Amino acid sequence: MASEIKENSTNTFNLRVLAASCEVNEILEVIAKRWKMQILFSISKDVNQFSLLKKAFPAISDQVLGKRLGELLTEGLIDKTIVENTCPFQVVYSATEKGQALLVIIHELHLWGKKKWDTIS
Amino acid sequence: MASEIKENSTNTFNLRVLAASCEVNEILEVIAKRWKMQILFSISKDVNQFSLLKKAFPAISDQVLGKRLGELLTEGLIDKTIVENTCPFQVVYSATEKGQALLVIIHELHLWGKKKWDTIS
DNA sequence: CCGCATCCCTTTGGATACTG
DNA sequence: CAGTATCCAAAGGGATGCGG
Repeated sequence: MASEIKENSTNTFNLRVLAASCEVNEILEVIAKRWKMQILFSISKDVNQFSLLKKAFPAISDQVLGKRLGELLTEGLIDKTIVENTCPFQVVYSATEKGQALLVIIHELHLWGKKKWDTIS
Repeated sequence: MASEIKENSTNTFNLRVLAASCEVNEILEVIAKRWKMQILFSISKDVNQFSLLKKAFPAISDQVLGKRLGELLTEGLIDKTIVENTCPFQVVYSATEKGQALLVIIHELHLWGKKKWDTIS
């Protein structure tokens, strides 16, 4: 098992070592993916459809947006709802309780950044 | 200016757009570098020398450790002190107030992870 | 309208070797 | 002991184009 990981990549191996020694890094790797928290935040503010998100972030590409939405879904940070009786069909996302709890901490991070980076230094 | 950025890399351009639109991402890019928060945390727990950190994280390479220490220094999250009267000379790091404030939030992140990932799912 | 597959480029981290 | 320089491999994101 260990040798199998090693064969794949030392990088991957280090990730496992790290994950085992400290769960924080797992969380950081989850939330730090680019655009991810912006997307989560936007969804919580009712920018909750693929096309709306595309308009909100013109610089993000489709497949990254799709990938992030998929990650957020599998991590249980957002829910996906398909609106019936629409053609072409419509998809609406919403932040879960878990996702909203995360946003609270993200907001604290933002405050930390504002406080420590702008005023003091 | 914008065209100059564009020429360099669309990726870089997007980073600028993102940075302008939301400071949170800047912070995430700062704290999410691999090993970084572990290093900061370890330093706050008096694992505060290059060699000690190497022992604490056998899987990390020298130059990444050095790079992270440099980043933490320039960001004002840690301080560097050279111990006099030692040969070979010795370097001791310590977490700044700013760094410790960050660790508080990182700890909340950890708690969020434990609470939301383990018990519910 | 909502995405995914493919290809390519940029970024990042690791290995080895070297300096003060 | 405390790093730095160079080179290289892996991962992540973007552009284009296609499918449901």
